[in-house]
Amino acid sequence: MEQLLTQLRAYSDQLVKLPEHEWTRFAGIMQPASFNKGQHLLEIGHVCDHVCFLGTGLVRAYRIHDGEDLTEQFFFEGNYATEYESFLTRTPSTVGLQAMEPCTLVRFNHADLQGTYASSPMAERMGRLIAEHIFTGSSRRTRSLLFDTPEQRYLALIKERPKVMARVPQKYIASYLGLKPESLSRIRARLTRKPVAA
Amino acid sequence: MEQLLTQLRAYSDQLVKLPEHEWTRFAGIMQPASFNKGQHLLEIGHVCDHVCFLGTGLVRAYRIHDGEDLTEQFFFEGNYATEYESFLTRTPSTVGLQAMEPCTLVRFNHADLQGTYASSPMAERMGRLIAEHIFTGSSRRTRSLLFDTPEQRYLALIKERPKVMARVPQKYIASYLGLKPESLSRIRARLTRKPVAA
DNA sequence: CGCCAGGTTGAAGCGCTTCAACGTCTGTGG
DNA sequence: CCACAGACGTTGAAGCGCTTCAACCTGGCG
Repeated sequence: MEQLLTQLRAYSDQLVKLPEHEWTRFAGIMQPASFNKGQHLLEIGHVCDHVCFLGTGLVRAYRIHDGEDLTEQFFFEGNYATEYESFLTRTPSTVGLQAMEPCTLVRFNHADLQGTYASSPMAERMGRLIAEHIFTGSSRRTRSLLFDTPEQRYLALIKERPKVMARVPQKYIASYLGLKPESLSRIRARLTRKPVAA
Repeated sequence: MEQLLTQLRAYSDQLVKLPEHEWTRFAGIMQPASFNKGQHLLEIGHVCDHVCFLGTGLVRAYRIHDGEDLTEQFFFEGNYATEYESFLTRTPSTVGLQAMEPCTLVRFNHADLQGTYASSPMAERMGRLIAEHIFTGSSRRTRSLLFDTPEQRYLALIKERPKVMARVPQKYIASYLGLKPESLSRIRARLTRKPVAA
């Protein structure tokens, strides 16, 4: 828990240096939690009522589409993991959050967070910066899906998010890249035969 | 300009009811501007220094990819139009913003806006809500690109953004949907032959 | 009238998908 | 300790849809 607070403090300080009393208030609404591998942080159909900051572990966001389990995103330790859309709009999530490794984390529930926003201008700013940050991430993702080939996306993933390749089974990565597992396998085979051509 | 202020007020009030003095300050940093059809609000390679609220007109965001002009987004009157990523990160934009119709708008430049955030907690909140809002939009877009077929995306566009079909030449819509113009044409032909099957 | 951009249509090609079979590794139970 | 089931990844063959390249049509505009 000490460790976890330190991580979160480091993350937050990058965005906004909260005055000590605001940090204390912010820390006051944290709820520690932990999940075993395979457990759900959020079930599909529930309204996402928490934002989670991961101290350790790995979480995937997935949906069921035409009966298929498709992975939409991966969240690693040292980052926030949440279904932000459901959290913001207060509507049932079409996405589930599942621990792929044992996770330790702290959660902030929606009501507490809104209260903090209301009473702390710096927290409000932090919220804005986080929203802006995840927007730029989402925006890059959209761009990559529109303009890059699956092979380019795979190569970019290796370069930019090596942890994913290292810690996630391939079948989950495939749908994250917008592919079937067989296709990802073939792309990998193609690349090892002809390493860095082009 | 009266009209434009009213529109912006309506838009803003949906998010946050600014106290009168904060609204006045906010209004004070607005810079009216207008662009002819074809003119650029933002050139590729420049840092986006403004957020624009469109009173009238239509703007597209595009990029040049392998020598091809690809459209990434459309912005209509009554909404903000900007290259938010460049605006936020203060890095040169890989995207250009071009008026597709004559546009009247008000702009907020980056420094002024940061100043407003610093001095007005409600403005800060408005910034957060806007960032959250465009994130959920981007998130839905990503989802659609990952999980829907081009035909499904086209049908969704007709239903959810009919203005796009009504006012934008098809070739721009094609790249917005992640297609070549010929493919969009064929999808349309397919659908008119077999109207709403499935 | 004739040019040109935008849209449509045709034919061939390529890449991802589908369905299926096979290999490998791991964990479980005999 | 070995045997086997099951999950995961790989590989093969056939299919389909988008792309590519090209020709053609139409409507707008000088």
